[in-house]
Amino acid sequence: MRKQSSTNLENEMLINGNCDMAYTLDLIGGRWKPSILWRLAYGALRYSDLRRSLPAVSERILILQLREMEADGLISRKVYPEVPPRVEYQLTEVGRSLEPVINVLTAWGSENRPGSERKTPRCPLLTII
Amino acid sequence: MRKQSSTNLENEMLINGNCDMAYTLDLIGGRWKPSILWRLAYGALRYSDLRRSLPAVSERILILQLREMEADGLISRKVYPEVPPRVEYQLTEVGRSLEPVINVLTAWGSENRPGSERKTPRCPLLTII
DNA sequence: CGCATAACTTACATTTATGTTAGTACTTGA
DNA sequence: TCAAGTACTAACATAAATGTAAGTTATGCG
Repeated sequence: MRKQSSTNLENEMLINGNCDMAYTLDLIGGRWKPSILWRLAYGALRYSDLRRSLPAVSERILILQLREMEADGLISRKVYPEVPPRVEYQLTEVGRSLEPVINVLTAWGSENRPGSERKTPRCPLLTII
Repeated sequence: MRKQSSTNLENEMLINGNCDMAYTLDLIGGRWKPSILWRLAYGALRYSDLRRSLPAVSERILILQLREMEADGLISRKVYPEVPPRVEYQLTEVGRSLEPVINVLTAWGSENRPGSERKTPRCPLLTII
């Protein structure tokens, strides 16, 4: 289940419904969403590849994050009626329009994150695949 | 208390310790942090003014968010040894360097948030003070 | 004295996010 | 027949974020 009514929910709706910055943060702020965005930036990936590239995330959580991003219009899910099943995820036009957002967040992190290499800012976990 | 050890914490450290984008999101991603950043962008504010400008946040949560931002180096806390006490919060140099980040997040939200006015993107809750 | 203000803190309670484990349906290949 | 691959779902469990209500310390004011 999800939530129905609470101060917590009311505050979230108040903020996300009025603040552009908070709204954007809400869409990309999940634990694994940056990693997913970085991976899909290079093109479509099927579920099994995405999962293999993220050994630390459990299947349930990965699916949850993908579903949320799909509901928010950032990615699309394409099912191929084959056997074995094939499902490909890719960025939508809206998802691709996040590129400058990702770049600025990454640039700031590169300048300020303790231990950042400061060069070729990226999401190094990517090297896993 | 805080957390000591868990898969959750390990994943958080793994990601924030390696992904510049995730690190940045972690610093500004709290529920009330965008609102606080918007307010302090106009200059220093004392605690009571900050609180009055955010009627929906409880004192405990406001303090928590301020403490985290202070620990992360985004804001500074200046105590004036007066009676009644006076404590002023303001952006640090690092906090001010978030301006382009805020602008890009706001611009994207302005373009994509349902119901966004699309003009003069900002955090309208500001009008409360 | 009693109340008000400032900037909190404490103890407690709830909601939400994240994680674990096992199981599903279908088919191909050994 | 038995394991393996695919893309999940369900039931359960824990961790973290957020919220509520009251209390604290110190002083000035009427």
